[in-house]
Amino acid sequence: MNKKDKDTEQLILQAAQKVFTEKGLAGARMQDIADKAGFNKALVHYYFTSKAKLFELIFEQEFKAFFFDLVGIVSSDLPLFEKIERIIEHDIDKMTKFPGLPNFVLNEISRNPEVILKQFKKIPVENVLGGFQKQINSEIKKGTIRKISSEQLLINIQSLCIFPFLARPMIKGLMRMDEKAFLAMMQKRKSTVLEFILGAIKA
Amino acid sequence: MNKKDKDTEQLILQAAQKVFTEKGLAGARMQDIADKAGFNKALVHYYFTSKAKLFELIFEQEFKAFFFDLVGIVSSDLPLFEKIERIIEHDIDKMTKFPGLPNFVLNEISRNPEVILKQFKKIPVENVLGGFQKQINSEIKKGTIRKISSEQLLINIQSLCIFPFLARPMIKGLMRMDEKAFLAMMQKRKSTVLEFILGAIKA
DNA sequence: GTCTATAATTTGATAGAC
DNA sequence: GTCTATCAAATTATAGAC
Repeated sequence: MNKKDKDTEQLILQAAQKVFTEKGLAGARMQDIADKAGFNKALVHYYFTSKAKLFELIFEQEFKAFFFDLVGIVSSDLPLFEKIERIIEHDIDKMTKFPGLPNFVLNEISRNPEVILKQFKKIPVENVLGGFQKQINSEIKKGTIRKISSEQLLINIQSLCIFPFLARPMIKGLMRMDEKAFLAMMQKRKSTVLEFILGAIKA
Repeated sequence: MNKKDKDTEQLILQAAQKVFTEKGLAGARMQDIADKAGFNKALVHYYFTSKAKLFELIFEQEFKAFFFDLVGIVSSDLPLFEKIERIIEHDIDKMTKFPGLPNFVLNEISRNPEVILKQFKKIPVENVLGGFQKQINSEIKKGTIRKISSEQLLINIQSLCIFPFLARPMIKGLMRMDEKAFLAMMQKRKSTVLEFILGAIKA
């Protein structure tokens, strides 16, 4: 594979990423992907055979982007409060950088469960959750925080960080914000959410 | 319009509600709607003219279902903590009853903003938020809760209640839950979330 | 490797019989 | 009001030239 190939393949992948995350599997058009990449439909098929195959590649990539760093942070040996802060920062920064990411991943999982379940098996959930639970239990024992499960705490952190991005057009519409104001609010929310969570869990 | 008409129309609307909320606008098929209603495509067009028109009806209905009761609760004169409890109950009960609701509404708004913005104008946001903010300010003044804006508090409540339903297949996949376990967790989450929020805002 | 042209399929929509 | 049959448009996919 020479340099030209690599460029073309990458250009198509980038275009596909954009179109799929904006429109979803059902709404995406191979023509749009070809146009955005600067080539034609035939070439997209030449490189990736079918829409379904191309979608799978993109989905896997986005799914990893959604989880990879997060698992690293949760599994790290940072102190609990600092870890929570890092998760919040990670989430909000990632969603700011890839606006369509959470909607795409969650929505496509909901609507195409069959294509996707195999992705879950790549994540060592038991280890990650188990380790995090140990850390939490130790803090509970020390009396620094109230009783809570690692699952519920993680769900709460993710909820508070990710939901506003999923509801972005609604929040903007209801609260009369433009894009700039929304992003400013989300930056400020890093500390708002951290305080909120620490207030909720501290004993 | 006689009884037969009414039945047919209703059956088609019910089928459309199911198909659109499961598949979204782009993924929905008129054929599926006709099949599920027990009639044929031609009849669906006879009653509702086009896919776009039928979608608009369903979307408006779902959008109202999403907001109508919520606005009532937020605008009520319940004491703050009780109001928060009622919002949580309302959200979780509604999402339990209509599983596809939040994903459908938020996702279609993200992907078809042009069709939908007019819905927002039906909600008297300023009044609702303004009244709620007054109630919050009065509690802050009394020293019962910490400083927080009505917007952020509402976003937090909605995040904690709705996000788990949006991430349902992911949560079930990662945490090895079946549907029954998931719903049991969400019921239990009513009190978990209430405690979490009260812990976070109480002074 | 990239293009044009076209086949094959899917799907929204309509005509016309009953 | 409901159906069958069919059209027209959109869209995925392939054949074949360069």
